[in-house]
Amino acid sequence: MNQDNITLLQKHNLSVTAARLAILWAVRQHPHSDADMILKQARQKAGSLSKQAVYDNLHALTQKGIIRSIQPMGHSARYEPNEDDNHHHIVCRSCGHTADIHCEMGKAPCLDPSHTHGFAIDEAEVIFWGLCPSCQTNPVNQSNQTKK
Amino acid sequence: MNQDNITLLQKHNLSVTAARLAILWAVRQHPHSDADMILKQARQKAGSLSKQAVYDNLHALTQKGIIRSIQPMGHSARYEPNEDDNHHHIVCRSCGHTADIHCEMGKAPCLDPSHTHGFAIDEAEVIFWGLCPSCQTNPVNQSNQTKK
DNA sequence: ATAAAAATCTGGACTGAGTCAAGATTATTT
DNA sequence: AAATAATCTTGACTCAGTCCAGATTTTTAT
Repeated sequence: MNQDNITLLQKHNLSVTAARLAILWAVRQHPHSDADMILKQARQKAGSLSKQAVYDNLHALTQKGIIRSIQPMGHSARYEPNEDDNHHHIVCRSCGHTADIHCEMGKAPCLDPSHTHGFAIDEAEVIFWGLCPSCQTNPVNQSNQTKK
Repeated sequence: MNQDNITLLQKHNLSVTAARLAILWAVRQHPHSDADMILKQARQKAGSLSKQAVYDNLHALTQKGIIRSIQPMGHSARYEPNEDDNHHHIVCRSCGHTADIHCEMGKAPCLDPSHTHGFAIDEAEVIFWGLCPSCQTNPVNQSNQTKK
């Protein structure tokens, strides 16, 4: 329901706009879609919507932890609701199709995932994110992310 | 030495060219550099070198497994020698600086990495790569990679 | 060693994802 | 209801990477 999204946005100190509701709806509708697909979907819900608004909101929602983004090598960024359930992703080398991989929590973290969706897996790519020593004390050189 | 690289290329059925030797050298010199930095480095070694040759060769070398590439969200692709030692990467959210994380093999795969280079880690991103069910039987829809 | 065939390289135009910026519109606060 | 703050629109722009066609270099066959 829409009321859920409204209170969700308010809880995070984000003003409630048609654009935001439509984008949230679109991300839930088709998880793993890219900005362009979200634009198209959300436009139908919202009537009109600019490319920029989509990017602005995807960033805002990501920053608040409401949605999550991944960017598989060679593809544009994909977005999904942030369920905080420690799942990972599997991406098809051939067509780029993306699915979720769930871990069995508590167990050794999943390089032998519990359900592969029929994919033939050949590589597990792991990237850790954080702050390097110099940026911990002096996070000046912001080149991305937390831009505003 | 150069002879090593020459035989390495021959072993993989790649013709030995000045461009390739210079690019290999550059990747070894500064692992985790992007195409543009490799272009600049390799140009110094090779005299002249086109952007396209860099991309062509980075792809060829990657395909043969001689080098490896990663593409952290929001950054251009980075290249490194493929040492086949099952290491992963850590990327600074603030400045993009990238370092290697080595696993202790045989142990539960490393979401608690052995040496963090002083990074403050806040997320482990895992992407599995492979072929989806439909592309296993019919890998027609090549949108990337093995383009030629 | 040499010619023919195959692979690679060059340069320049182009694509597509994403960003910038300034003015207009919409939400929120008072 | 007015003032302020946040968001949205439009359009130009950047940057990584690709496409293409002709020129050059490397390899293979003689």
